[in-house]
Amino acid sequence: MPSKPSHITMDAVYTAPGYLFRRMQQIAVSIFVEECSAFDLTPVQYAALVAIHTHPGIDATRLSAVIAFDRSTLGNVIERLESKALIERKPSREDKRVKLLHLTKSGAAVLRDIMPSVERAQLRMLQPLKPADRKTLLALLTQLVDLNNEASRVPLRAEDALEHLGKSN
Amino acid sequence: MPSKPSHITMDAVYTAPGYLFRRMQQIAVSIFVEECSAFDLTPVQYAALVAIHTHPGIDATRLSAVIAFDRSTLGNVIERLESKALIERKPSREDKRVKLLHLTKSGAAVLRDIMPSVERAQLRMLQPLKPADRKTLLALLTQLVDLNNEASRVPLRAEDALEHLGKSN
DNA sequence: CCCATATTGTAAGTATACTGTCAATCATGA
DNA sequence: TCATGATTGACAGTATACTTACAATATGGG
Repeated sequence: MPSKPSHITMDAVYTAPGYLFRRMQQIAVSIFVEECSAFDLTPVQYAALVAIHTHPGIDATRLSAVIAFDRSTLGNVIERLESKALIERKPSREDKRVKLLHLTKSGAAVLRDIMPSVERAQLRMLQPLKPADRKTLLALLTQLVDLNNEASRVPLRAEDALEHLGKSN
Repeated sequence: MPSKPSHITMDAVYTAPGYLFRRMQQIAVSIFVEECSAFDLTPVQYAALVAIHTHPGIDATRLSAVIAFDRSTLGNVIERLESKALIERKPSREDKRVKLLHLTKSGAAVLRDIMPSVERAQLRMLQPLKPADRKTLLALLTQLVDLNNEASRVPLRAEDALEHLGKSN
């Protein structure tokens, strides 16, 4: 319970949940990029591809709610995916502000082919733990992320994804 | 066990450890920044301050090993801390390549004053879980980060911090 | 119908987080 | 000692991740 700098040790950092989350995120990205190096896709780009595949014709704002990425961040991600010809952006006829997102044939192919590598990466992240501990960690993390949803600047709004279906294209 | 895009659902993202780690990291940063807004310090800058306080006269390369931040990233962090007059950079007399890092009086004061806010932030991150679950999660995370240390691009090398003491200043 | 308000995409600015590369410097072995 | 290789800090380039601001467009109430 250090309260003066004179008493601070590195444990004040090493044992802090925030530090462990940051460290684990670094490690997870590193493993993902390594396993998926053949596809030149980052974790964020992969998640965006999955969401666009699952919700064809979604717009950028709704996409940001579905994967909980910041709208501004997502703009750049979409640009890169478009420049790699993995997705297409078409203006909506109903709302001139909106651009609808679709996978290209190439994008769908990449998504199909990358899956085994992604699975391998996800397994590797938890590999060092005993199987029972992996389940425990995942369960607690899922619970914590869900309960802390509103604490983040960009809360996950999975249900937002369905709205564009009602209004159709 | 989806292997074709046609079978992919958003759960392929939501239940992946990598996604949960990213999400939790987003949330943790958000909570930290909110609790510590009065001090205008990011989590990374806080960790650097603690490490420089704990290892006065450390150089940037060793600092990067002690907090597991990339050397290039750390260069910018150090610049910002210096421009806020929280740390000082002095050339070493023994090795003309090296610049030694020290807290300023102002830096030490900020570090002392921010501690309660940091503690609050760390508590808030785990708040939604039952106390027993918090302990379990922290224990598993600590274990996993440690066992995956070498998988990250910038492994933690806590012991590196001691080297500069032997060679003194 | 028109005005206030909200939404959408975009852009600029800051801060991590990594990849390279480079020059200056240091340390070592032949 | 001197040439080789390693280390240090700096820089450029890419990719998240956030902030605020803004113009174009939509929507709703009066």
